[in-house]
Amino acid sequence: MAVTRPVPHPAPAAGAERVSTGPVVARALRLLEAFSDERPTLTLSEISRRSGVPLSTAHRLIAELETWGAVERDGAGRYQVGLRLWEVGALAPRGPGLRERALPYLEDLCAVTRENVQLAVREDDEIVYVERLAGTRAVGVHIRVGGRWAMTATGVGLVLLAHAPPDVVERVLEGPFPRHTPWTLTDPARIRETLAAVRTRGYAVSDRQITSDATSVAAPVRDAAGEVVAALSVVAHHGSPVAVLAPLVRTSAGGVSHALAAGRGRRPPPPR
Amino acid sequence: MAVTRPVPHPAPAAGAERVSTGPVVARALRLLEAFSDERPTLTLSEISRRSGVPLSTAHRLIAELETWGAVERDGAGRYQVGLRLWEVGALAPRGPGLRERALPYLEDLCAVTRENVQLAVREDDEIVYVERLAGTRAVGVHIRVGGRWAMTATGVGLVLLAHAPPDVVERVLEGPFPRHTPWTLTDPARIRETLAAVRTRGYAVSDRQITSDATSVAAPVRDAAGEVVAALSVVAHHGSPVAVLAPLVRTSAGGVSHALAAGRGRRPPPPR
DNA sequence: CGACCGTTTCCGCATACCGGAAGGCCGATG
DNA sequence: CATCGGCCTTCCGGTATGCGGAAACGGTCG
Repeated sequence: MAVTRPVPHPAPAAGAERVSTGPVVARALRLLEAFSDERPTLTLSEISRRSGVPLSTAHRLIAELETWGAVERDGAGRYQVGLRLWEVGALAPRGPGLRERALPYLEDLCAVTRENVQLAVREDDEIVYVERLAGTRAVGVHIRVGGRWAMTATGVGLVLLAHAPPDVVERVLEGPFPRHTPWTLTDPARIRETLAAVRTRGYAVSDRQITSDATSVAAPVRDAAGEVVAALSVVAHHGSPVAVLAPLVRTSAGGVSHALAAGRGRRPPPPR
Repeated sequence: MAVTRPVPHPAPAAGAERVSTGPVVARALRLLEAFSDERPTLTLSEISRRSGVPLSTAHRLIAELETWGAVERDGAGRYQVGLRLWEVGALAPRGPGLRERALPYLEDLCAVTRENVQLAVREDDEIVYVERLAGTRAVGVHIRVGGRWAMTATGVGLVLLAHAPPDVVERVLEGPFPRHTPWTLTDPARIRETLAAVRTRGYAVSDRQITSDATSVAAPVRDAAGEVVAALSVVAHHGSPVAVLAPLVRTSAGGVSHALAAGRGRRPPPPR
């Protein structure tokens, strides 16, 4: 309850001179970034502080966002992300679009294994969960749809990293590696070997990397061009038979891949 | 609102025109509006044409949106709504937030009735579907999560209209009423009576308004302050026992209302 | 090859953005 | 009752920043 979050992560003020204000649009988008899962509603002043945009400027920009419906006010006058923005966000092909096509396969996999099943994509140097289904016999996992995670810590992350462009791999292998258990991989050389293995075997195993009692098995999802665009995984109790799970996960991932390749004809005739 | 028809290329203008271009942010948001369910990916030129923003301007603004992640490009270089925008949209309290709290009750209602169940909110003079569950014995309904509908045509729409501010009611009762079947209501006076009945009975019945074989029964969802913030409905075959469905729908809506009232403690302590 | 269509860059002009300051409106505090 | 602090809103002179036609660039088709 009385959670005293000592400075969440405002990280605004450069502290010194504000020489260039930067493009307006970028600032408006920064205002939207002020909202988060823990703080879904904010006052104008809070938005201003969190985004580092002067109050009067934030006031003007927020008013424009509100006119369009990107933000709206609740009964108390506090601001929150607007329904309109959700509607537009629901058009993202890599989000709901991907989810919709993959869902039947995820459900089958979930029904067969009775474990948690998840679908994720890469965004910059992190992964974003697009969907998650809870299995009846599942381990407790605390991921949120729309949530982000480090690439090295999860099965889906390893798959996506194994097929990411070289510059992404290098950046990730430099950065710090979040450690959650005694078994967490933190040696770049070892990770590099793991990635190679993922590519040759066609699936990844992440054993006790986040919690000490869970193992995840993940496989790549490809688009019509053969590019890896997503990853799908099952999280099971540590000690579960990987030899059994891997083929199941790979088969499901293949099913999603085929669904993506097949569903391309939805586009109306050319421009006009 | 100043709609200044930009006129694509010809601009021989005498030079005396003081055409207001309008705020930048508004224009950037208009670019996002160019995307739709039928056209989830667009070229820059298409975006420019659809939004009425000159090409070079659209180019500059889209570049800013892309930098932030509001839009992204697929393999062919076409633009699409970005994952980042989806992430932020997922924070909308009236969208996913409401959905999450309501889901258990919707599932129960769906399991008991085996019919389609839906949850919707009002946005301006229309309703937006926030969630939809398919029942095993259900009539075919063609609504999409995130989709919009007229308020007069659906059960949820009648409920939300019955509890909407007067100015909304007046606007809606003026406007044209989309007619889908011979039974569609189009007389303002009749609709006004219907709305009064909805308020006194606590539920709405929309009989064969969209398709000739379906009847929907809807009830209001209220927040902690007692305000109607959403509506919940069941769509059944025409002729189904309303007397049986209505109490079920009202009970479920009441459950969601209580869940909303109870779940208010999630807010961290005030600002600081 | 040339016509067509889409994308990208350039640059001078003035529009519309900027943000400190001041005023108003609570609610809490002494 | 007076005072204070926090938040929201409005105002306005100065100029950063957005504007968009034009032209160069690159691909595809007939």
